[in-house]
Amino acid sequence: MNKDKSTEEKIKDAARRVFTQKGYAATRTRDIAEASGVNLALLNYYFKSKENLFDIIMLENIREFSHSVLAILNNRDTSFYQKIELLAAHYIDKLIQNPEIPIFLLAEVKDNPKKLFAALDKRADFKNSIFVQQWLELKDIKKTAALNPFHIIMNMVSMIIFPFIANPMIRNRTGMNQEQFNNMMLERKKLIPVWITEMIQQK
Amino acid sequence: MNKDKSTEEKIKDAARRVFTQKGYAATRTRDIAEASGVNLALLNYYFKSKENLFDIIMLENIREFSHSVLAILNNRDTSFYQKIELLAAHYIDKLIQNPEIPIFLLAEVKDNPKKLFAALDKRADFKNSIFVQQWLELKDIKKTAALNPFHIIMNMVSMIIFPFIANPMIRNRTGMNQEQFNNMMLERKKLIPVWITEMIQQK
DNA sequence: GTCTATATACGGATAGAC
DNA sequence: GTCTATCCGTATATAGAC
Repeated sequence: MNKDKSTEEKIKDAARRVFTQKGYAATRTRDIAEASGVNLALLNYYFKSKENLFDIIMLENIREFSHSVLAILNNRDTSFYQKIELLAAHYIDKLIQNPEIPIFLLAEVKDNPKKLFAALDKRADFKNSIFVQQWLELKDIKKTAALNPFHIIMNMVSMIIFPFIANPMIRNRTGMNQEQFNNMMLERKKLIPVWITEMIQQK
Repeated sequence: MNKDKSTEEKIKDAARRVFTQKGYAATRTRDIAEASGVNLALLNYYFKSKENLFDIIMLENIREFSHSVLAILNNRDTSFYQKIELLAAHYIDKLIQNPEIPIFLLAEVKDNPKKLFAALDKRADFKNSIFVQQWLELKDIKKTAALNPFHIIMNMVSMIIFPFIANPMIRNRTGMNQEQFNNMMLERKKLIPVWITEMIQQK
């Protein structure tokens, strides 16, 4: 399986894992070489430098992330409320598989936002998404400051992603094990859309 | 002002700033020496090693954090709903002052949760807090799964902290500047308690 | 306690053989 | 394309003078 991958792919796969786990600064090119089973010199042969390899990985991460949000936010075939359910379900499932992505991504983006976002799809601007369009067409929304759709998106994203970022601290404080944590997140797959819906509906 | 601080304090202050901003691995002891205006050799004289200095800083960070939550959660003189308002207001104000703390703390904790939490106050267990006690005494709570107070705390903490962690990404995607971001968070000081209250109240 | 100078190790990168 | 050997800058840590 891994055997017939090109050397270049093997390096990228290992780099993705190691960078994600340890962050850029703490990762040694030697770690990546070992993890990929490839000779150290080949990293520079294929990718020129550690930084360049990192940039490639990060760009893919960000593109993939952005792309999958857009696919949901800009789907004309789903309703506003369906989108909320889809976002919660999709991301929680994804994050249970790859729990280290958010903290890695956000920590590294902090150091160099410009470089990393430079190549990002302009359409990723959520203000022009179908989701926001549908929001504006909704009849049952509140007439309070909470009406700002930005807050609602912010709340949803926060409630989905933050627990994964705080996972080690949560587990330490509550004594949960990883399985219990995941079950808690699966519970939230159903709860978050309910909470969000309550926030926006007129009463 | 800074002049009459002891050399040891000057180093710690600078270390706190530099570590918080760059993370452990990316921080060079030279950076701390420069930032504190202290000779490089003195770092090892006072703190033995970079790692030891880091551990001291982190422990203080975690203790301080834990202590300030507890002070609110375990106050007998405030009601349940007041605590929610106090938590939101207190943390948002604090995070506007020190926006880099959460991502730094969570990123580093991830690498070594055991060491860092070892010395933490056992009472920090929120399950035994007055806050949860007051929750259980509430009459107007929902009879749904959302009743689990853990989810409610999780939501509140998420909605407060996550925006700061995602700040660079949010600003990049929305075009907000830092002042607009802070105003948005000040808005949330009032909104979050409202949202949380709605989540838990029987309808 | 504070400094200069330096030992020592590590990590990224490359030269050059195969 | 892949390997071994190595260069070289950099970073932590310490020795030793003041």
